[in-house]
Amino acid sequence: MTVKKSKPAARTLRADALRNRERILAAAKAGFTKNGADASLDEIARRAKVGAGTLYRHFPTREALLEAVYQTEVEKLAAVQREFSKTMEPVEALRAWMLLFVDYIAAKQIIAPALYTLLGASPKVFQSTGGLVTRAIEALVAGAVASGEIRADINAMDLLRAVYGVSSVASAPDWPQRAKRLVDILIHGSRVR
Amino acid sequence: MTVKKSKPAARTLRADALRNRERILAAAKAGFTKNGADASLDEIARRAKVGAGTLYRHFPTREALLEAVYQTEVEKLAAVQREFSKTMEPVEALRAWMLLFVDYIAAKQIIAPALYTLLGASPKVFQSTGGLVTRAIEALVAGAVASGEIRADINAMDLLRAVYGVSSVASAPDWPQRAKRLVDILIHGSRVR
DNA sequence: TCTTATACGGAGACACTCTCCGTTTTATTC
DNA sequence: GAATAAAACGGAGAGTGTCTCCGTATAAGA
Repeated sequence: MTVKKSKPAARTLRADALRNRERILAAAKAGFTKNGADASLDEIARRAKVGAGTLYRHFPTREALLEAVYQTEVEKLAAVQREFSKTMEPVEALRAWMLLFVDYIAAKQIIAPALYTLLGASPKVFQSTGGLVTRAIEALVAGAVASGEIRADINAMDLLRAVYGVSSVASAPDWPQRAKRLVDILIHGSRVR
Repeated sequence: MTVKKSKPAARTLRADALRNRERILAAAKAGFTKNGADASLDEIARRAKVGAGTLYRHFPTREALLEAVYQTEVEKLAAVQREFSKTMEPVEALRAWMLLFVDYIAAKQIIAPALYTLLGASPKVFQSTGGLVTRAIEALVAGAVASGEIRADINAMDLLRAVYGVSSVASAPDWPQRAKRLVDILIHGSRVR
């Protein structure tokens, strides 16, 4: 038997591999932005001047790629949650963060399908990037519940899914306003009677 | 120049065409139920013992087929709305119908992607079947607003989109309860302060 | 029965996903 | 600055799906 290093976990990529990874991410961002979350992966590989095999080796599934592309955006959302939780009243923090969530979707319409995946079923996806969003909204709701201002029986993710539902399917140009109004409705409806 | 009959509008289908249409619809319902809204159309044609061309002639797009398959379901929802509006208090009618909406999605999970389309952007789809759902929820909201019990600035479709957001993405087995709780939150949040 | 408008079917062009494996490039060792 | 092994690349190709085109079949009407 050969001796193995324990925990090879995050191996360092070779220089060319790293280069390609970046190029793929750039091409993917452009591709998703232009053609939505179901843009052709081969096309993205082509634009990145990389073989299809290379793309799939780096990102085995479409979700993995989508996730990598929007990881930074999602990380920002998570960071802001920590900020808000420290500096604001619980309910206001929740409201403010949800409004920000709308803005993020507005700014990057493409993030919507990605978040759809994150909010959705797949447990694997949930673990990594998705976990950040989950933890953010859950921390906010937990805080607001603890303060006694909102009902204890509300499911944090459901609030987000509701907002997402309005934002992503949205057709009319005034959807951000409508989404924000919905946030108000949700917050108000969530208050202890 | 040849003389044309004016308004050939809804031509009567030939007997075999009608037969095939029914078979396609049956196969499509089975297919969508089993494999979701992105089931293979060629596969459906095969199951219906019909050429691909025939399927596409009857239903030029996937949406058209989806719409035709769930038209009856949607019609039921519309009928119930009229019923509720006559026999119940405005706000209760709205609440009851939304709860029923959740049940419909629960019963026919496949309807979810279809409704997603109906609630979504495409104006064409909006006109036909989609219009029924739209009109139903809008009538209910209008009634409740007129009675002075809920805010005038809420968008009817948004309520539905919110519920849909929770219902469709739902992973956990308790999603119907959660969806219904959300209906309560939405109704309560929509009340005049 | 004959005619013709209507409808059918499935081969085939094109697109997309994903894998496999021979070739190339990088890092390391001497 | 070779030589060597490990790592990574690329793209052909198999599998699957979408949608169209047009020669063939069939229903409806005279």
